Amino acid sequence: MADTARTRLQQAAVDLFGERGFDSTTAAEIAARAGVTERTFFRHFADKREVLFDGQAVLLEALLAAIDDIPPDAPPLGTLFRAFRSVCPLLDANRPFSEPRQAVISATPALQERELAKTAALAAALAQALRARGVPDDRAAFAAQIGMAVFAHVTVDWLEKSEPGLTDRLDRAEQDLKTLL
Amino acid sequence: MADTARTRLQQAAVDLFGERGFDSTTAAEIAARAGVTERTFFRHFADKREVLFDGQAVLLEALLAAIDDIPPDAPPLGTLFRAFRSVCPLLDANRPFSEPRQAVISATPALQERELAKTAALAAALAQALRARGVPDDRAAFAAQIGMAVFAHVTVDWLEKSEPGLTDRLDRAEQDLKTLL
DNA sequence: TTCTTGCTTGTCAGTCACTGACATCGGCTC
DNA sequence: GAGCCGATGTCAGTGACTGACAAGCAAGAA
Repeated sequence: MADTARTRLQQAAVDLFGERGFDSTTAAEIAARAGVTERTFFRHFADKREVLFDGQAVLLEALLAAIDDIPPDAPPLGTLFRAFRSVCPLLDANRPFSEPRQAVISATPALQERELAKTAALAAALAQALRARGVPDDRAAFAAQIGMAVFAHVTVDWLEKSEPGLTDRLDRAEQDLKTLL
Repeated sequence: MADTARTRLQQAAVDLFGERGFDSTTAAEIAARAGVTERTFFRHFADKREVLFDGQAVLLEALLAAIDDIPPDAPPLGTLFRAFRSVCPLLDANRPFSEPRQAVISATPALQERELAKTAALAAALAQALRARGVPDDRAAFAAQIGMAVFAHVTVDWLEKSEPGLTDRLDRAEQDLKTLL
C-alpha cells in the first residue's frame, strides 16, 4: 500500500483509537501522528468517523465486478453469495487492518451508526446491480437486504474469531438461510 | 400533549428544520424559539439529531405491550405483524408531527443515519421479545430484522402518501412477504 | 531552462455542537 | 419557615469541521 498521507492517517487512526478510544482521540492527534495537519485530515475524510470506512468503496467495486462475471440466469440470492465468496481473498488480505478496526467500532456507538449506514448503502447498490440483471424491483431490494445482513453478520463474527474461515462461514450461512426459507 | 419545555423543543425543531433545513439550524435557535436556553436543549436531548427521535421509545413500549397480549403459540413473523397493526392508531395520531419530521429526515443524510440506528435498535428489542417467547435465537433475530425492514418501509411510504392506510398497507406487505417466502 | 498549470498541504480565523461546574428559582415536605 | 429537589440559566472551555488564502512541488509546454 502506497505510503500516502491518506494511508498514514488511516493507520494512525486505528492505532490511536485502539489505544485511547475513539472519543478520547482528537483529529489533531491523528494528523500529528501521520505527520500532517488537522486540516489535511479533513481534506481526506469528510469527518472523523469516515477515516475508518474507506474500504467500503473498494469492497463495493469488487462485489459489482464479481456480479458482472456471474451468469445472469442465477437466482438473486445465489448471485449475491457467489459475489460474497469471490471477495473473501480481499477481506482475508485486509484482516490485519480490519480486525482492530472492528474492535474499535464495536466499542463505539457513533461508529456502529456509521457502519449501519455504510451497510445500507452497500445493500442499495447491490439491489441496483440485481435490477440491472433483470430482477424485479421488490425482489432485488429484498434479496439485497437479506444478503447484506447475512454477509455483515458473517464477517463480524469472523473478525472476532478467525476459525472457521470466511468461505466456510458463508457456505454454512447460505445453507442455514435455505432451510429457514 | 403537555406543554413542557421538551415538547416545545421538539416542535420548534421540526418547524425550523422544515424552514431552513437541519444543517442551517443551530441548537441555540431551536432553544430560543422554544423559550429556553441552548443548555436546556442538550439536557433534554443527547444531541441535535435526537430531538427528532423521541417517539421511538414510545413506539417500542407499545410494541412490546402488544406482543405481550398475543398468544405465544403464534408464529414469529405473524406475532410481529399483529403487533405492528396494533400500533397503527398510535402512528395515525402522530401523523401531523411525523410527516414533516420524515420530510426533514429524507433530506438529511445525518438524520437517515440516526434513523437506521434507531430501527436497528428496535429490531434488536423485538428479537429479544421473541426470544422471551421461546423463539430460538437465530429465528428471532431473523424474523425481527425482516419484520422491522418491512414495517419501516411501509411507514415511510405511508408518510409520503396517506392512502391506502397503514393497516391496509401492512396487510398487503404481509401477503407479499408470504408469497415471497 | 524557465514558465505555467494543477494538486497537495499549511496557516489562520471562525462557527457551532456539546460538556462540566456552579448559581438560581419554584414547588414540596416536614 | 427551613430544607430539599428537579428544572433551568450562566459561563467558560474543548473539539469537530469549514472557508479563504498562501506556499510548495511535480509535470509538461514553451
